[in-house]
Amino acid sequence: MGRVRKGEREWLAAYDPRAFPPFAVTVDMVLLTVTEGRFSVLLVERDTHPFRGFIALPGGFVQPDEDLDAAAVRRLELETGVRRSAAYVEQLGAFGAPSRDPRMRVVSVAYLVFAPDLPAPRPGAGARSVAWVPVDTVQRDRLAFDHAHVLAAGVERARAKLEYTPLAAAFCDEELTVADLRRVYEAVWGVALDPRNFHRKVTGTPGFLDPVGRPAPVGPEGGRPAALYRRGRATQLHPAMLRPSR
Amino acid sequence: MGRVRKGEREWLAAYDPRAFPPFAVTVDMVLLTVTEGRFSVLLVERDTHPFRGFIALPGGFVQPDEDLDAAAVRRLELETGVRRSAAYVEQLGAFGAPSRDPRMRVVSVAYLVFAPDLPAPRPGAGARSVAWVPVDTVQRDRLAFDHAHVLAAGVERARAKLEYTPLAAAFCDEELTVADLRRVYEAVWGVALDPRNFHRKVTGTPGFLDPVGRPAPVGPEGGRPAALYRRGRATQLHPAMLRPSR
DNA sequence: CCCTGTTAGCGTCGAGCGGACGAGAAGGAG
DNA sequence: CTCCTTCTCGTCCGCTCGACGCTAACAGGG
Repeated sequence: MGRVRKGEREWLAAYDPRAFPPFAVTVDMVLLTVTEGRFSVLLVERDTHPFRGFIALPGGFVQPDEDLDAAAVRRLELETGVRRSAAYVEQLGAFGAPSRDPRMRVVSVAYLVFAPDLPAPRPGAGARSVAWVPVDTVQRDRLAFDHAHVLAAGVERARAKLEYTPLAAAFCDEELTVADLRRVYEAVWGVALDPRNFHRKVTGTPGFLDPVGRPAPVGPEGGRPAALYRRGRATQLHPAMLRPSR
Repeated sequence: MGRVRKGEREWLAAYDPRAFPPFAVTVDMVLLTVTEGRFSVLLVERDTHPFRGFIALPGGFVQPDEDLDAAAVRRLELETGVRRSAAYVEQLGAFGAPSRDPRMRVVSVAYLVFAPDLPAPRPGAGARSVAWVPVDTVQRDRLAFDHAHVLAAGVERARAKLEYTPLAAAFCDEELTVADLRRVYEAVWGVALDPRNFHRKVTGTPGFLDPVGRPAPVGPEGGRPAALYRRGRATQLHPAMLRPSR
C-alpha cells in the first residue's frame, strides 16, 4: 500500500467502496524444466476447494504489501526450493475472466519460470501431490480454473523465447556442454537438430556461451568428451535461432 | 464472479477476508499511433486525485463482472471512439508494485493498442485534456503512477512486434501503400529504411499485403502513384523484418 | 595392441536472404 | 519538352543456414 500524502486523508475518508470493486489477486506459476529429455511443467494435485482433486499450476494469493514479482519468487522458493538466481523468472500476463474462480472475482498474474533439472519437490500446503509432468502428456481437461489456457500461453512463450534469447541455458546447470543445450532445444521444440550446425551456430554467436576451458566427464554412451561452457552475457540472439521448417 | 457449486456454500460462508486481501484492479491503455510521421502515445492530463495535474495513460477501474479484455476495449472506445475491429489490442502485462497508487493497493493490467492515424479525441471524465504525444518528447518525470515504466514497456514491445508480425499495417488505413507501411517502420524504429529493399521484402513475404489492383492518388510531393494493398492474413513474418545495425 | 562404436568438433558446398545501389516507369510542375 | 518526385524492378555480393563429409578423442572388447 502506498503512503498517503498530507492533505489527502479527508479525501480517502470519503472513499466509496462501490467505486473500487474488490478483487483478489493471485500468482500462478508456469514452472518449466527439461528432465529425462522431456519438456515438463510442475503441477500439483489440489487438496482444497475449489477444484479439489484437479491438477493445477502452483500459486497463491498475493499479500497486501507484497510486490507481484516478490510474490512469484516467494512461491517459487516455497514450491521448489529454487532461489531466484538459479532460475529465470518473467511475467507471463494477467488472467482475469470473471468466471475463472467460483469463489469470488480473482485476477491471476501468471509467471513463467525456466528452471534447471531438479528433484521432484515435496507437496506444499493445500496440495495432495506435486510432480513434473511432460507438457505433451498433460490432461488438459483435468486442469483447474483456466490453467489449461495459462499453461498453453506459457509453453508457447517459452518456445518463442528460445528463438531469440539465450535462455535455453537457464534449463541447464551452471556448467553445460553444447549437447546439453541442444537437448534442451530438441525437448522444448520437439524436433531433432543437426548437432554440427547447432554447434556452429551456438559457438559462433558471441555472448551465448563462454568456454570454461575444461572438458566435461564422458557421458554414459561414451564418445569424445565435450568442452564445458557457462552462460554468456548476451540477452538477445542476433541473428535468431529459428525453428526449422515453418 | 463465478457460479457457486452445490456443496460449497458452507465453505464459502466461512470465507475469511484476511486470507483474500482486497485489491483494486484497473486497466491502463498504451494507445500508440503514427501521426504526422511521429510515433505517438495518447496521454491525458489528470484533473482528479491522485496525481492531479500530472499526465497519465488513459485507464480506469475494471467492473466487478467485466473481463479484463472487455474493460480495455470499453476504455478504448470511451477514450478514442475506435472500435475494436479498427485497431489491434493485446495485453502488455500487470503492474502491481505496492506503492504505485497512494490511495490503496492497485494492480493495473496494461494494454497495448495500435491505432491508425486519428483526430485528437475529446477529454473524458477526470481528464483536463487529452492529446497524442510523440513518444520521444514525453516528459517522463511528469507521468503519474508508474506510467513511465508502463509506457517504456509498451514502446519496446511495439518496436519488437514490428519485427516478427505484420502489425505495422494496424497503424495504417485499411487501404495502404508500401510507402505508408515503410513510414510506420521508420517512425516506430526511428531509422531510415531503403525504399527498394523494403519494397522487395514486403511484397515478397506471402500474406503480409494483398494487392487491391488499384493505384493510390498521387501524394503531395508528386511521383509515380503507388499500388494499393490491404492487410494480408499472415500473423507472423517469416523470416522476420529485422531492425538494422544491431 | 588394433578394431569398433560412440560423441565432439571442423570444413565444404550451395541455396536463399538481405544490404547497397543502378536504372527505368509513371506521375506533376514549369 | 525538361526536371523533379516517388515507385518498382533488377543486379551484385556477402552472410547465414541446411545438408553432409571428415577427423578427433574417448571407452570397451578381443
